[in-house]
Amino acid sequence: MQPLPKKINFIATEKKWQRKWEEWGIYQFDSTDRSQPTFSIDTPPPYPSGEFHMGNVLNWTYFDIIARYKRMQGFNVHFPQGWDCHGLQIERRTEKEFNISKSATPTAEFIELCKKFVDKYIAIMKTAVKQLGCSNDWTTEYKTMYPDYWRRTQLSFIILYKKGLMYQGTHPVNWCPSCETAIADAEVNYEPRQGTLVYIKFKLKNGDFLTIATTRPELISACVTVAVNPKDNRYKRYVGKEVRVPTTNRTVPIIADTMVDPKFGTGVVMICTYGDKADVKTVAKYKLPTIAILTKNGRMNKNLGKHKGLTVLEAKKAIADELKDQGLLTKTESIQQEIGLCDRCAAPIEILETKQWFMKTRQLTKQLENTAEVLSWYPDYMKTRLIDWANSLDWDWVISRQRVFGTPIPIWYCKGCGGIILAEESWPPIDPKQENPRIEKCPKCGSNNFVPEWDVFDTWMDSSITCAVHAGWPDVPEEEMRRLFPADLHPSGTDIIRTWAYYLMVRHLALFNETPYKACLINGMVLGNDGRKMSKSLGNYIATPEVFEKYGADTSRQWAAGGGTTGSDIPFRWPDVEYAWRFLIKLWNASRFSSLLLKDYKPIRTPKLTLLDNWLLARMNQTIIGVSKALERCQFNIALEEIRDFAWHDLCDNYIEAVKHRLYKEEIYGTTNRKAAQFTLYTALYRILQLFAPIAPHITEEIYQTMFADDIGFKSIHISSWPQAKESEIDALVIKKGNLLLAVIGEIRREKARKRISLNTMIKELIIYAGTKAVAADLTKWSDDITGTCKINKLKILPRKGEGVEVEGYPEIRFVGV
RNA sequence: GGGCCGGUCGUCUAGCUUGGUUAGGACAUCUGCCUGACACGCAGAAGGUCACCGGUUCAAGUCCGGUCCGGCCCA
Repeated sequence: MQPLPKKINFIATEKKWQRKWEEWGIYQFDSTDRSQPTFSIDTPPPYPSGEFHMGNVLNWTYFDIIARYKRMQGFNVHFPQGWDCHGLQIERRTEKEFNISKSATPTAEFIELCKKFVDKYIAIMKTAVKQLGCSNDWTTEYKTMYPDYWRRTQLSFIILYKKGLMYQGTHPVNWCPSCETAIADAEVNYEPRQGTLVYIKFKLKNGDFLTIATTRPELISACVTVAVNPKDNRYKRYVGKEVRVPTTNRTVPIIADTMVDPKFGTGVVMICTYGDKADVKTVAKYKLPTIAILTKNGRMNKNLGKHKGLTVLEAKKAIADELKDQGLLTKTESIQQEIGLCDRCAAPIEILETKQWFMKTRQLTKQLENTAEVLSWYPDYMKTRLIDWANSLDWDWVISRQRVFGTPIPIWYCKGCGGIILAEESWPPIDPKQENPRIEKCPKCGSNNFVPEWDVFDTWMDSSITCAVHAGWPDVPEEEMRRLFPADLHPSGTDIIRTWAYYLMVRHLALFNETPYKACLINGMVLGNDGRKMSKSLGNYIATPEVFEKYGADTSRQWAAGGGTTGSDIPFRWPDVEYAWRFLIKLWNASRFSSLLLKDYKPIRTPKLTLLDNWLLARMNQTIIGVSKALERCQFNIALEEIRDFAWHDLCDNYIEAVKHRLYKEEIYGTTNRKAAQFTLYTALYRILQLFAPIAPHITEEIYQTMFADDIGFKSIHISSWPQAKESEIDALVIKKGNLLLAVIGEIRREKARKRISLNTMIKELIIYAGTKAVAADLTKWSDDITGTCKINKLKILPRKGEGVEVEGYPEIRFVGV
C-alpha cells in the first residue's frame, strides 16, 4: 500500500484516469462475452448545436452513474454514443457561422458547410463528455449525417411505407414561414402575447349586420364560414343564412357549432383557412372549401390583390385600415392570446395546406398507452406526461421537411404517370437527388423519366430509431439484436418526452410491434440560482467549463446527483458545488490518514473485532443496502447522501476519532486491537470507494489504485464487484451499544470543549454514573475506548445514578471530573 | 379551461410510496476549539404553526377531500 500525498490536483488526476480508461478499453461492450447479462443504455445522441451545458451535465451524470453501477454489478454494459446532426437549427447556425445564405450557396456546398459546423461542435461536446468522466464506449460512435445512418433511417421508412404507415397527403400542417418548412406539433411552442381583437361588421342579405371578433383580420379574405354557438339566442335566427365577407365578393354560410365560445368577443367568429387549429377542425367537420392566401415565406399571395407581397403584420394593418375606411371595423381591444412559435427559430407559425409525408402515428396511441403503462418510469408519474401528450395529438406526424441538411426521403415520382417510386430495401443509403431509381422504367406506365423527392426527413426520423440501431439493426441477426433490444434504459428529459420518448415509442412499435425501452429515466431542467430556467438571455447562465475548470468532474457529478429529486428541476447553486468539493477533500484526507496507518497492513481474514469495529461494519452494511436500493430506483440524491453520511460522520467523525489510540499506541492497546482497527478501516474505506465510484469515478479510482489495487486485484475500481451487504453483520444490539458508547465519548469530548479544555489535555479522574449494573458492565468492557479517545488517566464506572453532565439521549448516564 | 408536479427553518433541499425518531441536510448567521488525516477541519447555538381548511386515525409533513398559490405541458 502506497501512502497518499497530502494534496490532490483534481483536474490533473481526472485527466489522467480518463486517458487510462480509454487506453484500457474497460468500458467497451464485449459482444463475445455471453457469460454475463447485458445492460443496454439508449444514450441520447445530442444535437451538436453548441456547448455542453449544465443540463447535459445533469443528464449524462444520471445515466453514467447507472452505467457504472450496472457494470460493477456484473452486467455487460452497452453504452453507445452518437450524434444527431441534421436539422433546421444546424442549417441556420451554419448560415450564421459562415456568414452565407443557404439560397445563395450551391446545395452540395452548403451541406458540406453544415457538416463542417456539426463536426466542430461535436468535437467541443465530445471533449466535455469525456471531461465529465462518462464511461461511454467510444468505439460505437456514430453520426446521423453519414450515409451509413441514412441507410437505417431510409430502410425504416421503406418498411413502414410497405406496412401502410407512411403516406403522402395534402393537409394543413404547422408551417414556419421563416424556416420555410413544415414542422410537427412537437416543434411548436405556445407563448402568451398581447394581441389586438378587432370587431368587423359582416353584411347579411337583408341588410342587417353581424359583428364578428377576430385577432387576424388579415385572413378575412380566406374566411369560409361564420360560426356562432347553437345555444346563443342572440344569433339563432341567423344560422343557415349567408353573409358577405368584407373586402371580397363572396358570401359564406353561418353555421352553429358548440366550439364557439359565446363569451369571446361578440360570440360570432369567422373561420379562415387557416387561422388556427380550431379552423382546421371546423373546415374538416363541415367539408368547407379552402382559400390559400399565404405564401410559404409568410406573405400575402395573389389572392390578396393589391395587398399581395405584404407580410402578415403589414397586411394586418393594411386590411384593418381598409375596413376602417369602409366603416366596417367598429372596435378594437387589447387581448392576451397564445401564439404558436417555431421551436427552432421562434417565428410565429402559420397553418398551411401543403403536400407532405406523414406517419400514421395516431393509430398507435392506444398501443403506446398500454406499453407505457407497463414500463418502469423514474419517476413514475412521468408516464402520464407521455400518455397525455400522445392523446392530445390531433394530427399525424409530419415527417417531411423542406430543407437540405437531412436524410433524403427515398422516393421518386414518375414523370409519365405521377406514380410514387419507393426505393427497394436494398438501395439505401441513396439520395434521389443524385441518383435515379434503380429500375429500367416505371412499372405502371413504362416511362423512364423520374423526378426526385426534394424534401428531407424530420431529424427526429433519424433519432427515433436509436434503440434498434444501438442493438445493431438491421445488420445483425435477430437473436443478436435481442441481446440489446429493447434497451434496458432510455434516458430522457422533461422537455423531450413529447419528442424523443414519444417518437422512439411510435417508431419502434410500428417497426417491431414492441417497446423500444424497458425503463425511462427522466431528468428535470437546470434552473439558475434565481429559480428560473437557466438561459443565457436571463443572465442566470453558468457555462460548464467554468464549473469543470474550477472544481472538476467529480464535483460536478455530485452536484448533478445530489441537487434534487430525480425528475424535478435542479437549481444550480455554487454552495452545493462547494459542498461536493469539500466532501472530496474530506474523503481524500480520510484516505490519506488510512494509508499512513495501514502502511504495514496486510489483509487478514478474521481478526478479533471490538464493539466499535462491529458497529462500523454494521453501519457499512446498512449503507450498502441503502445505496444499492437508491440506485436501483435512480434516486441519486439519496444514494449520495447515504454515502456522505456514512463516510463523513460514521467513519471520520466517530470511528476514526475513537480508534486513533489503538492505531497509534500498539504498545498500550495491543497488536490484536490494532489489527482489528486496521481491518475495519480498510474494509469500510474500500466499500465507500466502491459505493461512491459511480458518482465520483476519478477520485475513487485514484485512491483505489494507490491503496487497494495491489491487494484486491481488479484492474480498475470500476470493474470491481459491487459490494454485497452481509445482513448477518447488521446486528441491532451492536448498533445500539455502539451508539451508546459513541454518545458517552462524544459527550465527554463536548464537555471538554464547553470547558475550553483542549481535547489533548489529560483528565485526571472521570467518574461515570452508569445508572444500571448492565450499562456499567458494558462501559467497563469498553473503558479502553473511553480512556483512549478522551485521554483519561483514571476512569471509575459506577452502576448507580449520580450527579454530573448528562449524556445526550441517555438521561440515566452522567459523569463528573472533566 | 384540462392534465401533471410542487408549496417544509432567512435561502435551497430531503423525508410523503409502507402514518409513530427530538422533521434530516446544505448555505448563510452566531459561539468556541489548530484535536499526532483534514481550519478545505472539529464541537456547538439559533432558526420550522411542514401553504390553508376539513376528514380518517390512539397518532398526519406523510393518507383522503376541498381551497389558495407557484411551475410545466396541453387547450
